[in-house]
Amino acid sequence: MDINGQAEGSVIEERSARRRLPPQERRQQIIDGAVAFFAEVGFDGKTRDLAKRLGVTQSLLFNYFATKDELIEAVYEQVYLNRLAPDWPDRLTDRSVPLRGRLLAFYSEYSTLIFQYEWMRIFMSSGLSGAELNRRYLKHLGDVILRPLLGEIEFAARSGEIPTMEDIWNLHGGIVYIGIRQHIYRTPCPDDPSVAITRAVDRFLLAFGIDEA
Amino acid sequence: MDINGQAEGSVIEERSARRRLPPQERRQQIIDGAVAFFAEVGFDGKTRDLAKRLGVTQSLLFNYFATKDELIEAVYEQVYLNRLAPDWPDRLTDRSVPLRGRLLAFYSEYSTLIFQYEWMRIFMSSGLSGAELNRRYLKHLGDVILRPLLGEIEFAARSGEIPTMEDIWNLHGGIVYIGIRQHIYRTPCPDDPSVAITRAVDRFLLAFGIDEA
DNA sequence: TCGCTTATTGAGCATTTGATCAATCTTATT
DNA sequence: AATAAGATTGATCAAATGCTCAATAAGCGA
Repeated sequence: MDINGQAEGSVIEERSARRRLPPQERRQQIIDGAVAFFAEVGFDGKTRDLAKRLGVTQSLLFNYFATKDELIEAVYEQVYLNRLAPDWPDRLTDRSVPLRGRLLAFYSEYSTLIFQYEWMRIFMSSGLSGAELNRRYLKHLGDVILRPLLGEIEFAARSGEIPTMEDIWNLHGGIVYIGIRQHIYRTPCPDDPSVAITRAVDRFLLAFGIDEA
Repeated sequence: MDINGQAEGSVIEERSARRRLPPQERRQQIIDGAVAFFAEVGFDGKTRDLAKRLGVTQSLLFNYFATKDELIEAVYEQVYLNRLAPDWPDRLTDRSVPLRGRLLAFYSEYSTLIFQYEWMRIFMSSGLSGAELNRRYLKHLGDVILRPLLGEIEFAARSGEIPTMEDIWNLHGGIVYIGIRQHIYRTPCPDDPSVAITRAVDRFLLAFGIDEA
């Protein structure tokens, strides 16, 4: 968001005026810049380009991160942090609320969280390069969100169809694919994915005889 | 498949025996190797590593491709070529066959075509790096497969729901996501995706009152 | 078997790139 | 205003990397 104060004192502050920041602050600034940078160009982006974008020397980066890999690790942490709200498992299994409402609320919040340029692209890049954090995230998602969701669908099901984990992944994948089209493939997409999501959820529930619409 | 003849005459042919191939053949061998190589490590893979894997000098690559980018273009062509069978549009709109059968036949063939390591990873890599070929492919897919499919669903629909293009993309995305989990994220997946696909298609048809199951 | 064409090699060039470190300059403190 | 601490820089290194080219030798025809 804020790459630099940019204007402080004089209206036109000659750029590249050496600016001294508290280490913690500078570190965070570098991480934020690195997230945006690597999201855009991939993890093979050059440290010199990142430094230039930050308005800082390349050597400065190595004062805060011993190696480029260490910086990338920090980027991972920053991006993966808090991507799964801890209260979702509870809210998804709160049977005092209709299942459809729970599902729509979850995917409404989740999609605004993940349908973002930085997340989508860094998640995909790290997945491609085999980052362990990626599989950990997906396992976690499966364990604390999708598996309980399967239980809820089973519980609410009125038709003979018994849902499977693959069915849940299919629902999830169909929704996530919107974000992939938008930020990875950069293909024309609806500005507001919520109607597509709602319809997907309703189709899914209908198949198991759950129609609260 | 065949990196080298490997055994010809003597049982143990000392490797790195200089082997002279017809240019066309060598070129194809390089392309095939490059597809596998770049699929695995991404397009920032080094030409020296690729050459080593081919059992050939790095400089040889530049006798067949002026630049690395040109080699990558050849990889694109090789991978994207014939990924969409030209008879699918016709078969998908052949109303003498039940829609469900057409859909299942299409996704059965299509999934075996695209749920492959090389395709999935190169398609995703090229998408991330903004390759034009990627968007072209998706536009083509939308135009010649998914759009006609929308027409077929509309025609067969028995419920009040009117399908939209986004609904079709959702069906498609949910299915493709299986391949993404398998080859990009390397997450546990069903060996045979056909049951998941069948169930997804059936849920979709059911939502529009099309149940021929 | 000899000779010729040309596929292939190996050495090497110019940049790029991650990483280092002593010198410099900003800023808080006195 | 003077001082000290340490954040930041600029020059630089070594390795990696895309690419070139003269030299080499594999395989075909005579």
